[in-house]
Amino acid sequence: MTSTTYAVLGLLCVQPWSAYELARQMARSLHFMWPRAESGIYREPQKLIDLGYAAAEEFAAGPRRTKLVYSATPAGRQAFQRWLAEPSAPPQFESEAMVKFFFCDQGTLGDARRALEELRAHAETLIEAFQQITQSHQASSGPFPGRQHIGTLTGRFVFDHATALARWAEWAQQHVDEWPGTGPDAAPMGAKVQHENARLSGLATERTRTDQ
Amino acid sequence: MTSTTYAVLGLLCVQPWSAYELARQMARSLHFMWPRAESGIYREPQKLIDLGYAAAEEFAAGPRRTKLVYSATPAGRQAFQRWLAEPSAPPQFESEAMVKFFFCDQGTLGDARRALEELRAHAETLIEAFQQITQSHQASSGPFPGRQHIGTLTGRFVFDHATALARWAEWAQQHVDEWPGTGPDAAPMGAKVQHENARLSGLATERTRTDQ
DNA sequence: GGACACATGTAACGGGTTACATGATTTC
DNA sequence: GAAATCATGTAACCCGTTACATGTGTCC
Repeated sequence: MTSTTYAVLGLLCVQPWSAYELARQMARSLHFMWPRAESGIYREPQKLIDLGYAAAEEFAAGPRRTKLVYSATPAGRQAFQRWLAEPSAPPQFESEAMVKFFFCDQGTLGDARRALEELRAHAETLIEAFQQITQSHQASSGPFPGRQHIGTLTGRFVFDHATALARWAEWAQQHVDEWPGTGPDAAPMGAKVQHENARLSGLATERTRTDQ
Repeated sequence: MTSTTYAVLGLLCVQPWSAYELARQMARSLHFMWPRAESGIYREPQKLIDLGYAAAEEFAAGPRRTKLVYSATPAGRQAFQRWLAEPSAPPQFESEAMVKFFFCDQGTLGDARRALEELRAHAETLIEAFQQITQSHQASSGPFPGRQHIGTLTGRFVFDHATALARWAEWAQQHVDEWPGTGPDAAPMGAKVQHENARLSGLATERTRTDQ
């Protein structure tokens, strides 16, 4: 049982879904906190059935094709509730563009700007996804009215996270615009931000006062 | 060549390192934007050598053990610069605790609170890591004075990201504290936040004005 | 001189991705 | 009726992880 399997089981605890619907739903909602390729989702329900955590019902999907609709069994619901009480792994963030910016002194100012611009654009895409979903829920009150209180909070998380990303990228761009280059020549320009960081890191202000 | 391999190559473009030092440095700095297990780093330099992007020099590390110190070749630097100019994959965020909160209507109020509390604690840990590094750089001006301007900006990103996380968790906790339970009973409590979200998503204010 | 943390890897397993394949439905 | 899109998967590969193994300084 991986966390991905539990995520699918969680969806099945809400209502029955076909594999395709599960994949879509993962992409639509959980993708922002648990990004996985859609095609990989198709294998999860089978694992759940093997464990007795899900059951499948067969439906016709055209003359030559069947579709399996999965639902959680009582044992599955129990297992999922146990999982909810377990401790979680720390959150992780990964961004290729940030890595490129981290090494931008190996490249040109254009490379640095491009990395930040790309990051900003990606954040903007996230914000648009949030807007899209929020507006559709606004219109129809959403597919799961009984889960509205959760969706609004997690939705806000997506917005906050994306906004923080976009804001940082813009802020960083402003600083890069004042660099003479990407290399050590620009290092002195870091002093001001370093001072701000020291303030944010708390102790520093105390330090300088005590040191004097 | 994966992005991880390029990240290691990036470090080698800054200066030569042994595999252990590479692993430590990845954990210390890049982990916040490209989290990878330390043990996996040991295999990357070999790949770089096979490609002609790195060279190794052997040193003695005790009577019965040798240590290889890797450095980037000119070809490696060229390849890295080409990579810097390539487009990047979108950023990804993943958090088991958020998934648990997303499905919290399947569990108890305690489960929901615990998930948020855990997320907040993880964010706090991130902030402490930022403080640790900032303060050590404040004391010694850092291991790479010529890269200070970059480190301060990426450091700030870690802080911003972690702060957004912690703030959201606290905010969500306040809302959960007012829920009568995790299930549909609490759904009406989502109305206020939904309205706020609609405002954040832009169009909604126009909409209501037009509708009236 | 035993315990413990630091340093340096390797082997194996498995989760996840990319790529592919094929049927059904809609659109023009 | 051709093309494009939606729906439903499967197979294979590979990156990354967990677990292990061993050597080396250090602390008491």
